[in-house]
Amino acid sequence: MAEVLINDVAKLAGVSIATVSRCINSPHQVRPRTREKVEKAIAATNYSPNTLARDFRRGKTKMIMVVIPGVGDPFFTLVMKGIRRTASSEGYSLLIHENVGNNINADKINELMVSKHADGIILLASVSPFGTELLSSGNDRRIPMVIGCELLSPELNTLPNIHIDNTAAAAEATQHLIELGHRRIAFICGDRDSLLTADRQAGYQLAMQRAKLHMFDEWIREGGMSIDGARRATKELLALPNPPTAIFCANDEMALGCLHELRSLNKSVPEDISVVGFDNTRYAEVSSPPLTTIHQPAETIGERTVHRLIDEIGRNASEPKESMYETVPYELVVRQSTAKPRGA
Amino acid sequence: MAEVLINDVAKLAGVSIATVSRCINSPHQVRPRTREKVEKAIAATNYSPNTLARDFRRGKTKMIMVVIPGVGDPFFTLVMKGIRRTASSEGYSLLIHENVGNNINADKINELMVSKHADGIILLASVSPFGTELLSSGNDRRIPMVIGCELLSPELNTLPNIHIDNTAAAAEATQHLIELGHRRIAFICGDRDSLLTADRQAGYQLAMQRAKLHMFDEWIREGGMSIDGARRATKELLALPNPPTAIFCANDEMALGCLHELRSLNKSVPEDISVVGFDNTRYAEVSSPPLTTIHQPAETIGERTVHRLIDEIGRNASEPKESMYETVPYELVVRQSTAKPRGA
DNA sequence: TAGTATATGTAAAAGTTTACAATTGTTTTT
DNA sequence: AAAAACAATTGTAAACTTTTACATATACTA
Repeated sequence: MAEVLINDVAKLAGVSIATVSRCINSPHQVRPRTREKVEKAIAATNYSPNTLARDFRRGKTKMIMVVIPGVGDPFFTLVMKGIRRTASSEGYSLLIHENVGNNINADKINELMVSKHADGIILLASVSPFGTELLSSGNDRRIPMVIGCELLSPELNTLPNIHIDNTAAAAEATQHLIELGHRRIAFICGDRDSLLTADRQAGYQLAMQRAKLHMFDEWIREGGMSIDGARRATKELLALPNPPTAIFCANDEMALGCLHELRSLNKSVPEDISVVGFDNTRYAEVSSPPLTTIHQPAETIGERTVHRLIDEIGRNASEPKESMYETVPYELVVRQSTAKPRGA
Repeated sequence: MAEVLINDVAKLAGVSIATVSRCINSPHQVRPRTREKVEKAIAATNYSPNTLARDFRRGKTKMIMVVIPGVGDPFFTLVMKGIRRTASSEGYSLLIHENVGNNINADKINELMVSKHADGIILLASVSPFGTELLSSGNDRRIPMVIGCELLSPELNTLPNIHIDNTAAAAEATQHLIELGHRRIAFICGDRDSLLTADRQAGYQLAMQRAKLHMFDEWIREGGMSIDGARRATKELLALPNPPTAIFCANDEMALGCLHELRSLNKSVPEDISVVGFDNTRYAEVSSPPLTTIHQPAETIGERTVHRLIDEIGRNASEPKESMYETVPYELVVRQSTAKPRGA
């Protein structure tokens, strides 16, 4: 049986295609008696509108594309939860695009052009200033876009974003270790060129400087935001002649890897070494020991990005933009992975 | 500046829109000299085709929709990795739809009708027979579909699927515990109506029966595939007058929750209680203790589902289907969460 | 019955691809 | 070297399916 079109329904119901269309899209406009006929015909033919044609005609898809670095990351999973809930209640579907590389750049743009299928884009992935420029300004066709979790340098950033103050949060986490009496504190960052963790690194350095603690270059190591990367980094840190007594990881995922590596090295946490994570994912609580970490209101961030994006979609290109930056609160959560250093 | 259309490019380049279209879609068909002119015009106008119009016209979107239960689940994340890699190399984009409820049913169908935007669907989510019927046969418009990880009862299942033998795997895991000397073995299942874990439960029961071990009803508890659900289930199991000496969880996620709850209850694993998971996600290795679990070739499953789906998309409705079921191998991975029971 | 409000129909429009026709360029034949 | 035959390139116009502005027809009110 061939594809059933609106035409077939119209014929069967003995009305025009316009009426069928109205029955589907604004039923109140059509007389109950007619509506019934049409609905019967729709049921009989098992018709459902071609959404591709509909969206093409309307110029809207009611879809939001989310660009995310690693669908598996438990933190972004939480953000996604907020995004999904909000999008759904606002009548939007989600198109998820995993950005495997580190940056959105010119090469990715074609890929993203799938976005004609989307009314707007939420970028949770790490964004290069280069890419942003191209995406936002250069293009004649304004693609509504919002950045989540990350703050670009203001002079480059023309996009709204929702985020915590990563620098302040990282400083607070570091400060927590300092207050416990730690002096030799290491930092495991994400990728070197990731803006997301650069801010956290800045916070680490800020706290260290404020406390007048010396930082050795080899205390800052790259963990690539992954369990395995962090294990490698931890092994290297522990191999130093004078290893740190505390390790601050730029996310929980890496803290988990750190914890595991320390266990393999027969170090106990927090007795021998303290570990701090970042994000407060659900694994932070069930790890052993449970992780001291920075809690981000992930779901809220997700929710806000969607609302902000919907504003952006509705906004006429000529209207003024609302305030660009929205900061949400974070919180240091102290659990059992941190304690005073030995002999302090 | 208004949206730039193919027309604008054509005018600027002094050719017809057909030529511009060909430059983009089959460049070899157009004379190099002309092509250059057109490419210059495209660059000058910053034109990019409206994919919505294109896909509508073509009747193909080169998108695959993946229905997944919980984007955060580490196992499905691995499957997604295989899906993404394969889809990408075959020129497909991914549309991810999280199916929060437990089953795809009639109500979800409208939601899924977004699928006109997709050339086919991969179902990793738990599927109700009811939903399947509606999706596959009743509809005049055949939607290419493949099921991953799950096997429906054959008489209802008209869809191809890729999966391990869940029953045999679960039996092997249970058998492992039995061989260690355990007699009182509990099972934490997913949702009661989940087909995915029903097979695993059958395997557990099979192994117990083969060993002539008695199973008490209260040894089978619902953990909802989540960390928290498993913690609750574990607490209940340990509160029994004669608690089990081993717990088999239907996935690693629940095993993690189980492990954590046992720690809170001051039980050591594996000395006091053995724990087995299922899936072999990356957290299985770094948990403490590392988990004995069933390894599923998750990426391979993802890869195969995509290939199978692409076959299905290309297949003419009249052509005969290829074999429906594809079974991939699993493997029991023994780590440190299982040991002989005390005094055995 | 006229006047108004409501319901329906007609036809254009959305932006691209592509079958087919027309043109240009190239080779072969005389 | 010119004509004929053929191949390669380009253009014209239809098609894809729906929504919706506008026009027309019907039902309702005074």
